[in-house]
Amino acid sequence: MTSDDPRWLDDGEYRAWRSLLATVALLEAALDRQLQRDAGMPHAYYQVLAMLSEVPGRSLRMSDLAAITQSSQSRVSHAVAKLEAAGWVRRRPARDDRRSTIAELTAEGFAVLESAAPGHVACVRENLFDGLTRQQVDALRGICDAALDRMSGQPGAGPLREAAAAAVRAASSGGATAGGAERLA
Amino acid sequence: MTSDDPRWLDDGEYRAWRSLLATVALLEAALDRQLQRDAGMPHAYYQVLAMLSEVPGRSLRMSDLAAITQSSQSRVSHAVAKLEAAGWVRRRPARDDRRSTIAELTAEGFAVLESAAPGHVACVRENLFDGLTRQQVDALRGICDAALDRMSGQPGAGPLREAAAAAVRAASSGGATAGGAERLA
DNA sequence: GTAGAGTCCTTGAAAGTTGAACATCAATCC
DNA sequence: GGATTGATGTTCAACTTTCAAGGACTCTAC
Repeated sequence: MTSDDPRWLDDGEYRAWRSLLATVALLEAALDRQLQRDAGMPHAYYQVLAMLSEVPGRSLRMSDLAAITQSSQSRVSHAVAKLEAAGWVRRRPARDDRRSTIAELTAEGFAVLESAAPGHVACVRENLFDGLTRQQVDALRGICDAALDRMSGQPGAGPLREAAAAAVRAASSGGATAGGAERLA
Repeated sequence: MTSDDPRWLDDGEYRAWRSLLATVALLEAALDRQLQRDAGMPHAYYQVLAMLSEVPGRSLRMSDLAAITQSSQSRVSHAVAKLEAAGWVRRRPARDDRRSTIAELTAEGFAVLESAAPGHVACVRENLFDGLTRQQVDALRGICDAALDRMSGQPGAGPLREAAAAAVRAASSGGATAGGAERLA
């Protein structure tokens, strides 16, 4: 239970961990509040729209969408069902593999995303990046990439990073410049 | 929509943001999976138990518990109700203010926490800290603290950092060394 | 004292997530 | 071919979280 037991977190790690937990909790709360208020959707749904918007053809297989958003198939299925009901996404069977379903961003969905993006980005800036130096931004990326490398090797670690990358690659190889390579992060 | 618009994220920020989102998603998934499997509770509930365990008297007012865990009162209320049903937490009215409720960790709750902690800490280590250098751990803390400073000034930003600190201070001023100053993070 | 405003917590319903079935289709292997 | 295994999505039930409402109490200022 003391901090020199290698199994436990030492003081620096413990403080970093607590700060990280607090930061993530407040940040996600702020994002959800802003998006729910201004766009009527939670952050998770916004991410689905954003990911679709960045990909050629503005469409992805459901499972690739799950991989790219680091979420479960079940979650994406529910999310897309809701987004489809709102008219922001359309679902259609895949041509080559009849098990697959393609989710496609509608024009209306893209418009909603475009109108929501500035407020969202402002929220991210205000709550995170505006308080960081350039060095800290770079360090943050390095830290997260290191963690991602670590977690990608895990067994039941869920959707992997490579899977997401592969998904984008696969999608990109199809439509070349079908448009929509924007970044409404 | 281009990256030199000051309202948008530049390339470095965008990559850091995406890495952060992915990291947090995978990390929380891993923590929830581990704790659900080994202790039968989600990470949010574990945090409630852990916070209680670190405080003198192993008890806190509900609102302080909410502040310290960066969550809403409603959330904590539901969580404690569940934990109470499991026999891990007990609720009793506060002496000085009859609006308040004190949540107290039971012996059984502490035992569950003790048995769950090693696995949890191992999970945190494996998925995060073991992949980071000492400099990165320190940088992470600096980054999160900077973000927390920024978010604490926000209007509807929910429970603040100071509030949490004050909660611990308040709790500490009471029971001095009532025991339980462990760190089962 | 007491009216009004603010604090503290709980509750119930709605929204979102999860994990376990399940159904469908593809790929592999005799 | 036909059986087996694996991949892909959806759905159900259980669970967690959020939101809005409300009950109980305290504090302040007349």
